[in-house]
Amino acid sequence: MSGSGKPDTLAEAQDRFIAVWGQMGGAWGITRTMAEVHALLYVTGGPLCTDDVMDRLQISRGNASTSLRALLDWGVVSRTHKRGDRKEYFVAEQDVWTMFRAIVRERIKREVDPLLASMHEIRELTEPARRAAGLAAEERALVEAHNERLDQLLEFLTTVERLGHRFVSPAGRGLQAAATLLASKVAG
Amino acid sequence: MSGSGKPDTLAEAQDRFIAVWGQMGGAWGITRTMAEVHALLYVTGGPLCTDDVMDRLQISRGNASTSLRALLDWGVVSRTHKRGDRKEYFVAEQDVWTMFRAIVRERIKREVDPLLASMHEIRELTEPARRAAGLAAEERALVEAHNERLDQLLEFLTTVERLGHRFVSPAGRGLQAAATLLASKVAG
DNA sequence: CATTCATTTCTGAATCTTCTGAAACCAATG
DNA sequence: CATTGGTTTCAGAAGATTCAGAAATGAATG
Repeated sequence: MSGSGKPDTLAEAQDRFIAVWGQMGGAWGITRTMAEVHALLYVTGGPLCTDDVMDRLQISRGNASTSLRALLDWGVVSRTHKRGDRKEYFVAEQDVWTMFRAIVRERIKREVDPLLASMHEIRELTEPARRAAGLAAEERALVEAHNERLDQLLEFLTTVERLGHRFVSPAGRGLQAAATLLASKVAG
Repeated sequence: MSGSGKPDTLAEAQDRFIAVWGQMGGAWGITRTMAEVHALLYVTGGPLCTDDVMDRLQISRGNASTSLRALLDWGVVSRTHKRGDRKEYFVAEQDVWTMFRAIVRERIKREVDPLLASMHEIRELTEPARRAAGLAAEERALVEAHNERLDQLLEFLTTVERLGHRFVSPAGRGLQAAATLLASKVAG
């Protein structure tokens, strides 16, 4: 053990947090490294520059730059500067709910919205067929069943999308409070 | 174009749905094929056997078997049999909310719970240090700040976990209704 | 209890993703 | 306007995933 021993405990806790958070990132569709960079920024709390990230995480400059940029795009990290220093520094959003809101906003934009668009397109494909004359009753029933399934899914996705927007909007804090209440032990 | 033209429209709509759903699966931590198999079962609605899946999706027997098995584990697909037929057939859960509940249940179990466990462990690492004597004020402050960050995250994750359980439980239908209402245009 | 039909497991090959290191780029500063 | 310090992009290498096909296993039937 080096030094007084205690400072190392903090570093170890940080490292383990980074590892765990990175692991989870993988299971959620973002790269492990990106999640690790985010974890590092969050858990240290302080503004870090590209070289800090490279050193601590043992990753290349290119990788660090790309990850940092992606985190900026997601809106969970922002740039800062220090007086008399040309380097850019990065800070992670420190409020968990704000961070989560940013993530939800992006995932809706990137995944739910395009999915909804495609689904509407696909749903339209069978709309003409539904009305077409000269179709065996059996075939017509098949198309109807298909349409109902897609409609059900569309309705669900629309609900998710609306709920997401509610949560993300300025009024989202109300929803957050509601969620906390709903999840609390006492309620219900 | 073969046949009357219209039946192909249905097949095409199915194929496109399968493609889109599979794509999305990739972004959510399950394999594309698994999502495609699920999409196929959902969109056709009918019981399909391993060979049906292989033929329609052009995948190997091993791959089909593995994917089907995984879907069973997730609880979004179930087995059936046909009289006088030794083959197993598979059907997808047809109710979207039930399906979604199954997914939420599994993801909590597989990702949130282990994450919470690790987080608690990590949080404990710095608890002794916090109380330890002979620590510079500055270092103590560092540890305190670290602990507060972790506590905030832990509280958030616990809320998510509780909310998830609520949603999944028998009483979850109430939450579903609440979600629908919250997401509706008129409310608020 | 042997045979047949169906399902699962396994392994190497192919594919896709992620990472590195270097070169190109950009912007302050003297 | 050259130089220095910093950031981004890119092509190829390394690594991880996913898949097909075969071999192994398991279960129903006569």
